[in-house]
Amino acid sequence: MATERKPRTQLDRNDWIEGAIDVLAEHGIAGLRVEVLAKNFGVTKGSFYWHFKDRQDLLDAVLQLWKEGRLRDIEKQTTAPPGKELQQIHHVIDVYSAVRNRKGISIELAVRDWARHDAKVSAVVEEVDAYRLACTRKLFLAIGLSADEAHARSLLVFAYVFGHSLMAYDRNDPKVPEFKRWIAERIAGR
Amino acid sequence: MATERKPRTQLDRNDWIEGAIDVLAEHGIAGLRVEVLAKNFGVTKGSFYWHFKDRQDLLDAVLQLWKEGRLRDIEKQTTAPPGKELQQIHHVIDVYSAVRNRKGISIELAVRDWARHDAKVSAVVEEVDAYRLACTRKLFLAIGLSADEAHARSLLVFAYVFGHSLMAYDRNDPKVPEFKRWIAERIAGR
DNA sequence: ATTTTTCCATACGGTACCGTACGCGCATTC
DNA sequence: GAATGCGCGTACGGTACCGTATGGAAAAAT
Repeated sequence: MATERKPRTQLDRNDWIEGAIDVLAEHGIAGLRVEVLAKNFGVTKGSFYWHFKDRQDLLDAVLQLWKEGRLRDIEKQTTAPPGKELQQIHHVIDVYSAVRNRKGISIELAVRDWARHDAKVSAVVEEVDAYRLACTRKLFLAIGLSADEAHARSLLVFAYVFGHSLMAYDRNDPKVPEFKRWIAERIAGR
Repeated sequence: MATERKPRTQLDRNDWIEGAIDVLAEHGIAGLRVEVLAKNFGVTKGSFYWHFKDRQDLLDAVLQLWKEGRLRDIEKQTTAPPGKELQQIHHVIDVYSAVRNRKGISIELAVRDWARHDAKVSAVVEEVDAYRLACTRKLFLAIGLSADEAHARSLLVFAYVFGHSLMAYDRNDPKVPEFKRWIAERIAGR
């Protein structure tokens, strides 16, 4: 239902992993069960255990794919032509806290919750965060800030965007865009 | 092990709820199972089902207790004598993002993750957040900011503190306190 | 000193999973 | 066109839960 797919004649390992990420986004790591996932695909777990050694094998693959995707994405989101760095920072803030990015945010939160109960996942999240911070620092440095200030601002950028997706407030308030602009200016401005 | 308690002769409803919150903080809502909880207390679930109708009954009670505690806490953390409001804002930022508050942060994150899969929980979190924002807004208004700016800054305060607890960065960096001070100043200053 | 109530243990049936063993159709290869 | 391996179905045993039924000991009430 939730993750309908074209009735492919065959399923490969990658199909399973991508389907798993969908389930992860919707139901969290605890809801990611092989029998449930198989039912989503319209097959039995007999198929699953042909492609994967066990559930952990799938989880490892999911984590690996997530990590690679995040590293590639942050690389893309933080490359800016000289002179456009400040603009790019605003773009990063906007993208990561955007409402239209619902699924991406769900995955992000699900992985972070997963990390709280699994050291291996926690290490990967730490690695991804470190890279995100490093990339963002470069942008702040490029617009002429000191190393310390670039460091602090990068922390604030991601603490804000992740925290924002955690907050439950009135998203229908017509002034929300205005608030977001004010905050972004406060984080990146001057 | 994790939640050892004095071998009380009797357990009442409240003991179960508080024990449940401990388990919730450590293992999340998915790990909050009645048989596990009973084992933590050194009793069987026969006891549990005397005090509670079913698992949902416990979850409802946990949510209720959490809500009341949070409302009381934010009330306490945002009352300041006239002239001390700015100082109080810094105190709020400090308290909610503090390392020493590990358990409180764990509960906060666990409840928020819980809310992502349960509308009833989501509504309560929304209510608590609204109250937190309202209380913090008062502080910003008291130091002479406009209504809109007080609104935006309150959002930034909580987005930051919750996002901060979600970030995985080098917490051993000796400069972290300096960064946190810089960020707090950026959020509340001027 | 009974009776009643309180609190918990034991035992059970049911469900939703995990992982394995094995079988079977189908496409590819020879 | 027989043999081989791939992709999946079926069936099973095992575990960890949930919730119920029932009994029993100890405390409280009478």
